[in-house]
Amino acid sequence: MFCAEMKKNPLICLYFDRLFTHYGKQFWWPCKSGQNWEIITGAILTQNTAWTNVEKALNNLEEAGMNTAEKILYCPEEKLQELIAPAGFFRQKSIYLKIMADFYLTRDAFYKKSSDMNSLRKELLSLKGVGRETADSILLYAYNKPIFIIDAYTRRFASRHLGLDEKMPYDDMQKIFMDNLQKRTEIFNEYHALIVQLCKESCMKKGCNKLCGKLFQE
DNA sequence: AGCCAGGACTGAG
DNA sequence: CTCAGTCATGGC
Repeated sequence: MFCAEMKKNPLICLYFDRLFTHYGKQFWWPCKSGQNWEIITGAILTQNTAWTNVEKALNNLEEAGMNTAEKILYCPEEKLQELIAPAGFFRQKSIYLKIMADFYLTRDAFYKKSSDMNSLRKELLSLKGVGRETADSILLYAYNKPIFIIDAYTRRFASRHLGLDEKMPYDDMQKIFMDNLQKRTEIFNEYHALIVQLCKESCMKKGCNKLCGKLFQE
């Protein structure tokens, strides 16, 4: 009971409201085709990579007609690497995309109907190239499952404005956010997108430690 | 020029 | 489990 009270962090809800009021709806995940496979592809390509570079790679795939899991699976390795090169780490990511394509072709139909978020998460995490953040991005934005994503931006936000340890284990920080919010896909979707938007502001960049102005005053 | 970007894997200790 | 090294491109 005592611990349950201590876990309450009213700032998490408060700051969501302020961010949403300030920035408005973000319409995530950015996806030109509206296809789930494009979202999944983007989730892998954006690993430690600027989104502008991911867009170049996604455009290359689209223009080459390599915009389905089948096409990726049978695309020559060398050609695939060439198409996704702008997103960086193209040798490993080409392998990860093929592994993901195989998963998608064999398991997507089942999980589209299943409500078992935990087993989907475990299966995603078993794939080479899929860590917790990528798995949760796919769960939330491709499968509309109610899960909160922890990324570098979220850690920075949590550290500067919520008083949390930036290096805290992934699952621990995820639990804190989820315990303090309504467990709704729309909330988790919007909150993550808003944090990313916030972190594009100059005062949230890596080298700058001064707090942003009015949004986070008590 | 150098730092950073919507991470994950591997091997060492 | 924690940590450094590795992977690669493009913008600022």
